Amino acid sequence: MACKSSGSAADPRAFFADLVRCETRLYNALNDRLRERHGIVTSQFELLRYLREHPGSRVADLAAEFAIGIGATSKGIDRLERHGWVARQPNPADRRSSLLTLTDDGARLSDAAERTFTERLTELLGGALSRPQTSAAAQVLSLLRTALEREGVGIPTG
Amino acid sequence: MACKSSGSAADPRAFFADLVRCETRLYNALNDRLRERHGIVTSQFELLRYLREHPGSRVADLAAEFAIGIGATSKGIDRLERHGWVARQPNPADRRSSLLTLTDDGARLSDAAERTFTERLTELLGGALSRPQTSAAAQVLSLLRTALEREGVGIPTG
DNA sequence: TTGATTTACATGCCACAGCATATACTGTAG
DNA sequence: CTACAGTATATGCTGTGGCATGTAAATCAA
Repeated sequence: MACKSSGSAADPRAFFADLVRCETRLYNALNDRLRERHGIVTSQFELLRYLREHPGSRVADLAAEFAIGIGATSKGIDRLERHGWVARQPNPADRRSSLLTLTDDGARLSDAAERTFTERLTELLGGALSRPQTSAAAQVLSLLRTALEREGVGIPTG
Repeated sequence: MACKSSGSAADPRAFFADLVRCETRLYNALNDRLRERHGIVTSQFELLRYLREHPGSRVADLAAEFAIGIGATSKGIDRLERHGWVARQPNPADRRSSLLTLTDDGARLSDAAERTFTERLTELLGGALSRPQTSAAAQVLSLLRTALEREGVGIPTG
């Protein structure tokens, strides 16, 4: 019965369960705060932030980044466009696609939401984890993410 | 510029981004395999597994465990019931609620899916992380999960 | 160039979650 | 026993994602 002192026997199932549960609760809590203050949810914030940091991206770039379907991404951008936060510019190099950029309103929203997001997330994590703990987990997750992306794991069809 | 050697400056935003991206890709990949072999997706598998380990649970117990809404849970159980995998037994102590149990078919499915799930997950993690890495991350996530649950963070309304 | 294939995206249909509400039941005060 | 607040779940409406399909544009073969 060695290896049990830490209470974690590296059971992949426990790792996965905790991963999903943390993600769900953090996502829900961030949704609540962002909805209340800015009328958007976390998935929308993540799209806006990505476009802020990568102006001129295409729909497929967003889909690849977030490992969601192309269709879902297209519809998500539709909604942001309808709100006047994102604009589809014609792509001079390829008329099948559009280049996506934030409008001024979108940029302002993204900045404001970023502050809310970071503040709330810091509060949620800070209340539970020390900096070195967060750092340790972040390192491993970053590694795992890179590996999953490199191997093309878990990419939706549409 | 101390503290940067590891490439992780404990930025909560990076931690969150990696957490969500790992969860999405793992979930998608497990969905694919479970759907292909058993005709269910991961969320359904998690419900079945919980009921296997906690027979006689109520809808609210599942909702609390997975931090999803009561309504969503009720409808999820409806679907599993329609497939003949779960049965709602009248609760003798409280006629507002039902006690949920797996049918024999449901128990068989849960067992088979558990093998598929563990096998695929082990493969996905094993290809990317060493055991001590997985263990380290699991410990931190377990801690975080416990804290979030204790504080009632991220519980949907309905 | 023309026709076939592939790519990039949009759209339609279905499944599912959130939220609000309805319904049925329980417990309690009187 | 009755009225009423509270609880447990079910249900309806809406928003969103997955997947399949449609469509236009680019690319390739000859």
